[in-house]
Amino acid sequence: MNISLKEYISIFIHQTDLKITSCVKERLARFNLAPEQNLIMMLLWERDGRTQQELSEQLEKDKTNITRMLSSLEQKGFIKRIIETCDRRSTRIFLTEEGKALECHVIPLTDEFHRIITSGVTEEELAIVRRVLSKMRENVN
Amino acid sequence: MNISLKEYISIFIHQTDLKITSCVKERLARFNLAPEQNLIMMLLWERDGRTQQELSEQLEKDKTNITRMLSSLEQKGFIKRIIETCDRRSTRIFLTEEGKALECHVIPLTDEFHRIITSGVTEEELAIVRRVLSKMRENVN
DNA sequence: GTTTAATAGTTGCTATGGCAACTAAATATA
DNA sequence: TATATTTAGTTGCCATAGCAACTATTAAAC
Repeated sequence: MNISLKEYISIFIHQTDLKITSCVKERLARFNLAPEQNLIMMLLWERDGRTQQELSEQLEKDKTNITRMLSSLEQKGFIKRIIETCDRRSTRIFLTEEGKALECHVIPLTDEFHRIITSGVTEEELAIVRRVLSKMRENVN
Repeated sequence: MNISLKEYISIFIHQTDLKITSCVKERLARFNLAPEQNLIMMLLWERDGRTQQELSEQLEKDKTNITRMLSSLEQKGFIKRIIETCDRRSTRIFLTEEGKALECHVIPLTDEFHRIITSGVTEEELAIVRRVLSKMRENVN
């Protein structure tokens, strides 16, 4: 083989992502929140009443994923779907009391997690990583 | 919100991974190969007759995923499962002629893809990215 | 030698991710 | 106004990803 699997940076990035996600999942488990569900919650804690369309754009995810994650969050009792009266195609997503109550527990945890994974990494290195990953995203477009 | 979603490096890495994977998927589609299935094929092109256990370790994936990906590759006619005679618990994976024939088409494509995503990125920057991502993987363990 | 452990692989479940096709509703166009 | 198009959301399908629980087989312990 000309290039070993480990040398493909794409594979390296993918495996890193899996390891990080796995750790986040573990830490969020006690709140009954999955990692990507948590991203929706973070947007809603900032401001709820967003439409699914907005969530889809802000998280750069397919709207089908948003639908399914919201169904799960709704079933868990963290959010409510309210159909928009002036445009009955859209639904606005609101936090329940239970959903609101999670914020003060989860945010410190995600902030702490960010500190943990970046520990031993300088600001300069982090900036380079961001710049290189951005460049790669441009390259594949 | 104290930290914006985009500032979490974990989210940035995840979204980059998704974009890269999506592009790889698109390019491999004409060979009827999914991205992760292709990783198995790459190992088998290097040397076939590996057990599922070996594939699982080399790709750092859960053995259940290997089982399912191999079932798909078998159904497509790219690989064969042969039960090991001296240890009937293991199966050894061999390429079919059709599976072997893919190599000379796919390898140039993956190498080209590697060049594309790393274009405009210096060797030094790439080394830093690898080092930082390695550090992050250590940090979450 | 029989019981117990470990090992290899499979299946079920949940969570993600995206494409295609669909419904319902609103808007644009004729 | 009636038709066509666009938009918001849902469902179906397939591909990943990993945990738990299971079967079959082998190895270890007694």
